[in-house]
Amino acid sequence: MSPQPGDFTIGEAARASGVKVTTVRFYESRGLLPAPPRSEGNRRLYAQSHVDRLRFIRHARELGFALEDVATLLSLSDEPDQSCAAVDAIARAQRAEVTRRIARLEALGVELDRMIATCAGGTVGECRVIESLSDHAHCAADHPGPAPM
Amino acid sequence: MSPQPGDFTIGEAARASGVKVTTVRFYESRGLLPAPPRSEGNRRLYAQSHVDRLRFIRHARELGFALEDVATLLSLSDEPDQSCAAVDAIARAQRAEVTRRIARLEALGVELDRMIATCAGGTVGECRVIESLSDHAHCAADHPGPAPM
DNA sequence: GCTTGCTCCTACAGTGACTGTAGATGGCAT
DNA sequence: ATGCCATCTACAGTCACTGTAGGAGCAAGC
Repeated sequence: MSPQPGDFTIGEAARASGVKVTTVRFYESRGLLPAPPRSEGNRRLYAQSHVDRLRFIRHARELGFALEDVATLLSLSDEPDQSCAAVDAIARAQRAEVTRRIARLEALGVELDRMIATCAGGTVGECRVIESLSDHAHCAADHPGPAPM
Repeated sequence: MSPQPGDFTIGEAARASGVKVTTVRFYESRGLLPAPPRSEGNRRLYAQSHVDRLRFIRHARELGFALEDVATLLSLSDEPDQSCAAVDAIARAQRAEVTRRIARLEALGVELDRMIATCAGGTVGECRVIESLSDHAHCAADHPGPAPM
């Protein structure tokens, strides 16, 4: 297959979509982007549809969707006659996750502010920041720790 | 070294600190927790000071500090005569990071809400969620993507 | 034709902070 | 002695990439 007008090299597709070259290849390896035809010199030759798909992926990732969710959204968008209930459910789950993370971060912010406010600028020995990290009572570890994003 | 009253097995230290057994070993491998003496049967024998240190690490992690920051905070807390300016700086940087993440997540929340609100419940073909993921104009990719936590 | 310099290729290792697994011991209760 | 859980080591897997090594393609300048 020889290059046609309208084909993109991987670099061009990357620029046009805002996804890095290495990440484009990574998405192909993950099955999110179909393997495109190649030039005689073995270069990937992308069509506009690939660029559109990359843009879709990039935007979904910016919204914090996991690659697995992105894959589901892509396969749903490939079947336009299905009900969009599944799409809606994924979006709502993501919204709920964002809400949870904001609440968590705001609680952290409050605690950090308290720690910082009580620091009088002396030595580490009398530092409230260190102290409040040390002293904290053991409350059941129901936070499984930092979540992505 | 034979077990003494006040020594903890790794499982006990884990329960007492709220850190998982595997994670305790992981922290040792990362140099955050000193390697404890062993029993005749090669089991780790922790003292109260180890448990305190684990609690410190857990609390700092819950506040979103990276392990590298935790290591720094620990080494600072081991030298109580130093100025606590470095401690304060780490805490303030963490506070700033939390603020940035909240702002980012709130922007995502707004966009997700817009997407969800316009979904009329029809087919994927007419779904606004998919559409808004597809349509989005290419604005400079200045968000390097999801950050930890 | 030759060189320079960029883009592109594959394949694999590294990131952070763990989690999970396999297979071998330790040690206590029944 | 038998079962069973806790513990041991060592290593692979997670997520979403990023970085590196070692080549090859390709256009432009000389």
